Amino acid sequence: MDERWQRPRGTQDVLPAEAERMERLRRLVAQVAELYGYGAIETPVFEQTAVFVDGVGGATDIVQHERYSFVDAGGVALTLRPEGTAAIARAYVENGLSAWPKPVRLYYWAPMFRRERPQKGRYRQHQQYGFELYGSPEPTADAEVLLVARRLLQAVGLSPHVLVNSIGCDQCRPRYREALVAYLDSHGAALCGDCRRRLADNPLRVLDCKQDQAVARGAPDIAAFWCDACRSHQEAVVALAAEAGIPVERDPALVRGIDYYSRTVFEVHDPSLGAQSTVLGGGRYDGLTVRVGGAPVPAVGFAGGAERLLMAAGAALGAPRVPSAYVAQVGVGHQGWQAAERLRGAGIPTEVDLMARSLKAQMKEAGRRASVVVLAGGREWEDGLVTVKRLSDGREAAVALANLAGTVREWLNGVEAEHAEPK
RNA sequence: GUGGAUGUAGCUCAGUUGGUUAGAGCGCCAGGUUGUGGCCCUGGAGGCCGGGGGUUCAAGUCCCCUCAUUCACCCCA
Repeated sequence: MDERWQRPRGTQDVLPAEAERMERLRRLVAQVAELYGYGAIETPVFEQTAVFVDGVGGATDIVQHERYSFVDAGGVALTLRPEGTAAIARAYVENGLSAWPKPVRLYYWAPMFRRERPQKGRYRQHQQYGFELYGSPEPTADAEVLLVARRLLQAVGLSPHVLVNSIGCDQCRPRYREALVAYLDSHGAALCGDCRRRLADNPLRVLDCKQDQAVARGAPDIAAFWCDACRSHQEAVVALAAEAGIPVERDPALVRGIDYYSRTVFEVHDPSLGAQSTVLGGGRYDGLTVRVGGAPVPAVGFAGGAERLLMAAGAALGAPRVPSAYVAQVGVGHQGWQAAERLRGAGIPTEVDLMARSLKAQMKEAGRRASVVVLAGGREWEDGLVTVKRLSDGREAAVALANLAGTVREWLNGVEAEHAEPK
């Protein structure tokens, strides 16, 4: 195959069966959003580059190595959205949502772009859904988004196990950072190359390095450095979640690679996803609106990857076949083509032969994609009749054209009932 | 960005120590007579063997490069 016509690396063509599952997930996200009072928000696929550099953080991998950036013909620096939260914070500020009655609940479903090395569950373009809760500093807000996440995961058959941590606030995090760097410096020789680099720009990340487990285990725990406010916040979030029946576990090594987080961070993993096991992740980001030019507003939220959730969901969200009709043309003519449109007019999903195939071939086709076949044309048509046949049991009857839709609907309902019967 | 594995028909895969016209199953199309699917039988279409270069009398088989997929690192959804 000529490589010019291959899709770009890390992108996907989603064919009807999978697109149907994706659409079901999308509707499910919308239902959950509605249940908790979250309103849909849409923002542009690209933003001015500064929104992400300042919002997400200039030292993060997302902006340093993974950006799809370009300068347009007018000389404006633009970037394809790599994640949702920063762009929504920009929209929150720009549209004056800070004047809305608090809290403001928003959700989105949108494609994201990151130039990473693709592997299972990691794509250069992928769909993310996300929930953002603005205006409340209370632990109940953190806990509410956990409830939303749990509801969503349970709906696709997963039982979430939530890892949480608090990375502190502007008051207490610097003290911890200092202590951590001091500790790591003293073990500098034992650190891997990646971690030496991290030491400078994001020392907290050394904690979840896979190679330096020993060093990381001996590191000071941030819990010992939390200020009173951060401590009681974290404890309240964990208690509220546990009270709601959500299995939560504190992971002292959990730190997320985006700069805007404060206090609460959390992740949900699923072992079926392999190395890219994060099915959803989020936390609190009280300082984000300031980063994108607004007044401070407390906020919490999370985002998840649709492709990953679909993978983890396995057979759930599979598309049961909608019972439909197929009209076969008997002999020459367009009677079948006309009868089909009559059925569709009555709201019955109907296909008809467009290949001028033999009746036998049409029947075979019908067997593949429909539950009821209508034979139109020939001698019966002269008498105003068509034959209706149900494929599951071979039941067959000649009916007047005027009664066609009614009969087909009735027989299709019979099919549905059969499928619904537990065996 | 780093390392390993893998690219043969639409799909899943065979292809001997390099050797003539590259195979199977499934799927697809047609037929097994006249207006009836599934099962069965027969036939058919469909492959620059991912792409490029090299070694050789001869390359799907060996070597190099490249593209893609995949697993892991990294990072994250």
